[in-house]
Amino acid sequence: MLKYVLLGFLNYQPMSGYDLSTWMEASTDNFWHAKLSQIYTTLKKLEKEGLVVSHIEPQEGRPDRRVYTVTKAGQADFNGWLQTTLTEMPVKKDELLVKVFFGFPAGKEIILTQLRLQLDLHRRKLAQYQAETPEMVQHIVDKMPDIAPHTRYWELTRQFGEAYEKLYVDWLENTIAIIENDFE
Amino acid sequence: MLKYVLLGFLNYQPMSGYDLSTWMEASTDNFWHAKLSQIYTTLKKLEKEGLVVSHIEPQEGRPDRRVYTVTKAGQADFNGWLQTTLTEMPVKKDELLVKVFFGFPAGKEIILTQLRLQLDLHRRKLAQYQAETPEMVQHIVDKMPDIAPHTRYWELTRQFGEAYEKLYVDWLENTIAIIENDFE
DNA sequence: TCGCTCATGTAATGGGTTACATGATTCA
DNA sequence: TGAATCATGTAACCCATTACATGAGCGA
Repeated sequence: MLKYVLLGFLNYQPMSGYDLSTWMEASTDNFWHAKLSQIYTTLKKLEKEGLVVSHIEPQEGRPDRRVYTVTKAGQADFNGWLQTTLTEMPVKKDELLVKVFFGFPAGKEIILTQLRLQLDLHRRKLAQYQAETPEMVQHIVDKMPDIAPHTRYWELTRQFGEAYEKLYVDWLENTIAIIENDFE
Repeated sequence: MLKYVLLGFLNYQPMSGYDLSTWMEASTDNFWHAKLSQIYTTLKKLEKEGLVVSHIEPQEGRPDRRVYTVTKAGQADFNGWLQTTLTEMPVKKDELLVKVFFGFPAGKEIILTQLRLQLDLHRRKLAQYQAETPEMVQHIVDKMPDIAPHTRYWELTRQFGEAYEKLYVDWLENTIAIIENDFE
């Protein structure tokens, strides 16, 4: 699956593994994340499969860059994936919910501590979706006007992220109140 | 992490890998899922670490069961984990959002097809949280009254799931409307 | 001078899925 | 008769993280 994120970005323009990592951090990180090491190994695999090709771009005073370009086979593969309907729902894994689920024997204070810390984290994340993400998009469009038509689709995913964090904050606030007032 | 889900259930009462799988499917599946094969290998590992012990329970007309019991070391480990504050947020991975993000070159109809199918799936899931989950809890409590005090904590996680699916359905409905009306 | 950014990669390990293998009982 | 439930496990594989290794330039 990381495969398609990489091909998607390379459709915008040829770039290096490092570039792909910074793009991901700035945009898809909230719904698809990968470490640099995985990006490098995946690109190598994609090249072996003929979906991308690479060439070295020498630089002065900095390490050389290996720049990847999508091939026609890569574009066809990507388009095929986009059209394949997704019949499964996203798999959620949330350690906090596991702690809450098994929280009874531990007693309310231990669970409240966990919940309050997460509330702080999710409030920051919400602020990030509301302020930083739109700024970053503006910044990208200023530099690369060709990208502009894509941003309406990006915005839809940002809205999801914002709504999700709002929900998480609300649930945490409610849950904390319920445990504080109603649980022994 | 699956480790702690298994220890958490075994704290309720000794049971087999198969039992653990059915418990998970009925309760934690929405925020922590595991296949049977992984449950079996994890239990084996936990036994090697001394956190659980097992014995064979012969049965007539059915395969024998290997029943696991938590040790004191296992209980201590579990309690330690519950108290360790979680400083990270859950990692989301959502293929649908990747498709939306990169959806522009594909054109609106392809993305709309994806969104409509997911809307159907998430509506069913929402109904499940609202109807089936409370029923199952009632069923468990009827059979094992000792479990009752835990169910208030379970209910908090069910509320999260319900709110999450509501949000997902709302976002899908809005997003479909936006694309249908405003996108070319 | 210390840490950050730029830049690429490999190796070991861990977490998780898929496929394989077995076999009796029960219900439609 | 065929599928589902009960019941356990192993082996191969894939995806992902952590740790390791290298090294120049730049700003505080």
